[in-house]
Amino acid sequence: MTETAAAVGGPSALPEPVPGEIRLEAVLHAFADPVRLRIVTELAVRQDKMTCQAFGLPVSKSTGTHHFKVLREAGVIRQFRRGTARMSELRRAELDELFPGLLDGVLNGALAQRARTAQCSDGAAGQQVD
Amino acid sequence: MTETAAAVGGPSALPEPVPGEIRLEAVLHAFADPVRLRIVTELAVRQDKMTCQAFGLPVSKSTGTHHFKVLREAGVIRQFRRGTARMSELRRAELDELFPGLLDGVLNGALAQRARTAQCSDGAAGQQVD
DNA sequence: TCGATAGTACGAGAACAATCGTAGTTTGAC
DNA sequence: GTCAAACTACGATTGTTCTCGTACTATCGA
Repeated sequence: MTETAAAVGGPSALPEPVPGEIRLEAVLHAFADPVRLRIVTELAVRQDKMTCQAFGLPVSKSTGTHHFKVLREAGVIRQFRRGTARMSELRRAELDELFPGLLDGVLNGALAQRARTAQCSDGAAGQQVD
Repeated sequence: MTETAAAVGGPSALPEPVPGEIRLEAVLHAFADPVRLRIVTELAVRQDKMTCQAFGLPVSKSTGTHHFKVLREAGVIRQFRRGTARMSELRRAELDELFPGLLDGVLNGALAQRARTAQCSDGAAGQQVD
């Protein structure tokens, strides 16, 4: 509430909450959408920054922008510009510090659910589930 | 998808999803509301069933009913009648089995946030924060 | 400078969610 | 049977969120 954290993380970084401003409810809400959960799990398994379009999301560009913004404003990801692209990365360290075990719990849960779904409706090709 | 789980858990139990129907997104969405998060943390710390009004929620009765229903339909709690009261309990075992570490992560996160908030705006009495 | 690429801003529509009040149901006690 | 207690169901309202398309901006390469 005291600082709105405009320019954290460097010159080309987008506005994001400082750790003290990150609210659990907002983080959980950010996780609760299928598109955003997919973004988060993807970022976690790759353990690296990614451009927005590298996710191949099943929504329009502007809807994608919206979801990245929700994640960023909740404090889940950090975004900054690199050339013409917008890079996103998980704020893993901050989240782990604020809410120990939360991110791992969600990620494990997502992977477990994915595994169950794949196993259930299996049969053939490598589907992308969820 | 195959069974809708109408009468699971006994004769006076209310409809709830069977474990296979519980979706991570729905669970996270259920956690993402302050009122519901409070219900869940309360159930977890008491480690026992509770009546609806024992929570002392800051909303009307009908709104309370709504939130309990969201939690129940997401698979987070189980409800059954006892006399004129409605008892609620956490489906901890099922959740832990489906999403290992998720519930603990959320609960620890909630307690951590509560502790930070209390510490921040401290001063005197035992406030209930959040 | 021009064009392509990658993304944002804005406005709008539809769907969903939180809240309430009122009325109804169910149960236990008398 | 009657009454109170504890909830639920329903409808209305208000606000939020998801989605899109179109138009715009910023960066890079030729």
